[in-house]
Amino acid sequence: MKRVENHTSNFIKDIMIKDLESGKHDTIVTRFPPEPNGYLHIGHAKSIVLNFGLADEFNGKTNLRFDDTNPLKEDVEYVNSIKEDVKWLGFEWDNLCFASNYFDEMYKRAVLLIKKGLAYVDDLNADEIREYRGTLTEPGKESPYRNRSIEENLDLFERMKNGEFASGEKVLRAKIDMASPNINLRDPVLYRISHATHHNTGDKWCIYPMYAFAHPLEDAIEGVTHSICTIEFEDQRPLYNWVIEQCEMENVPQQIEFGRLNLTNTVMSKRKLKQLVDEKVVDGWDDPRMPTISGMRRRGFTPESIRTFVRETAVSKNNATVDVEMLEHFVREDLKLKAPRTMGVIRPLKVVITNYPEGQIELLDAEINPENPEMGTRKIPFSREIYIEQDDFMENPPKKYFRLFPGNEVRLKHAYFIKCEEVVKDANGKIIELRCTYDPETKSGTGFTGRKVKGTIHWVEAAHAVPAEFRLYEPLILEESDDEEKSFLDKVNPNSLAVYHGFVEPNMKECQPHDKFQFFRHGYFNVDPKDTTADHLVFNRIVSLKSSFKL
RNA sequence: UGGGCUAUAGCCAAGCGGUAAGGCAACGGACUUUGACUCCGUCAUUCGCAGGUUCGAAUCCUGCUAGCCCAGCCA
Repeated sequence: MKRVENHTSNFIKDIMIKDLESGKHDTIVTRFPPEPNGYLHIGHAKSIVLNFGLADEFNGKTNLRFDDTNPLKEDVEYVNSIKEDVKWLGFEWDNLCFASNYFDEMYKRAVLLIKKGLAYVDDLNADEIREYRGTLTEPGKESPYRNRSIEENLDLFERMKNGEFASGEKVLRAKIDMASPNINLRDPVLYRISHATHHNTGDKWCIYPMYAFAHPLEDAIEGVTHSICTIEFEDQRPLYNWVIEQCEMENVPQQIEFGRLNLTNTVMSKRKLKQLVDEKVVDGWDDPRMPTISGMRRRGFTPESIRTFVRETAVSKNNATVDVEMLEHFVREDLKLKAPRTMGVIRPLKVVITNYPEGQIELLDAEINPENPEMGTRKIPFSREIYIEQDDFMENPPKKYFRLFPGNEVRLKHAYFIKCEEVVKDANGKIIELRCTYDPETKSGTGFTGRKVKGTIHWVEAAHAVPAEFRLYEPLILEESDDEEKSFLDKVNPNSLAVYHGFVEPNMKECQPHDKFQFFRHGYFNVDPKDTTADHLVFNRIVSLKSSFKL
């Protein structure tokens, strides 16, 4: 089968093609540079697909590089989860890098800037620096320490490194232009003092480089040719280029910005996702309702479907908010031919087939996936008592209701036609059982054409049914309430999770975590990897089937 | 307000001076042992707005409007 991947063009690919043709580069090197301070989400997947995908297309290389320049916020827990997520998405990095591996080199470059008179040690505190920076409309003022001698700066910076000062006491700043309309150029901080233990370098350092200084150096050190990042870094590009040039880096990477990917009915910022976790609105970073890679994996999304989705949403400079229905479309498409089809009853209603011999059990043949006959067939038991879906019966149905109702006949998938003869209710009037008759002539596979029925419903044989838990998910966030930033927690959908206890076919007993199925007429489900045990099956609904049926 | 970016259908998006691709959604219809799938059809006389240049403008020019980002010793 032919894969039609990577056939689309985008402006970043065009730049790479041009750079290859002009001889500016003879190979493409990219990097995916997460900070290990949180879990990856679908927005990161776009960056991953872009960086790895583009480099692959040109037979280039991609590094996974942890931008670990702020020990206060970072942790190995995150580096491990990020590595797992990148691998799961189907990508292999050429080199595993850490910004912290370059701290020595970065220090040397900072010294070079000082020697060139382009950086200085500032004694102003954080509040003062902010005041001196000016505002969006007013230029900033120069720090009184801006014109220290090179010798003094060199001495002070070395003493900063040696731990002679307290956290926050001094910083190293670039000397650029306090009146620049681009605030990023108003003498940005290059190094701060932070007496913190780093997950990688331990206590070796007490000064840490800022993103604006570190990132361009990391790219240059690794020989990255195209440094792809999101659009909010566009203002940083002049500074990025300044650092590369003034630090006299041999390699000159080009920063290119693309628009972020957002989804409707969810939140994407690390801050908000963390809040959902901390306030126990969800089960954890891997809650199936979360847009995190780990959440989507647990829900049952496939790497293929995520990659296809990201590619199909394309690359532009617009910050896009894509309808989640598009994502759902691509999982359905991926699972359509791969997932076995089976029957599961989520909200059971017992049906007794009164003219079926008591004590008799027969095994019926059922295709595992009619659209993919190679998957073969299975045997399913049938007897006098079965369960059907509560929704598949109505005592007083409206017009165009094709399912069971008193006097109506429907087809039981893979089995027989049954006709509803009697409704049994409890003392409260609740329907607890249906009594039906079946017609032996209508057995599935016999080619019976005597009469037709409008509806086909699914079922599970009662005596051999395996109990199972079903978790149905709805969007985490209700978009409607447009009250500004009405503490997004107020927009959380109280019905984002619904749990039901029903039954599945006996052959499901051995299914394993992450096995995926299509439950007939319900949708695609994933065996929950966390809560499923040997005698308790839990199925997460990945996505429902589309339906044009409405009552 | 200073700077930067963006604007094509409900959503995403091609388009690069020659007369609006595609996908998702939606809506009709055919088929159907999943109200699914599949198939077939419909869905922008108009590209944020207003002027201008041109035989010809979504594409070029001018002005305006709206949205997003930047005033961390976060990334």
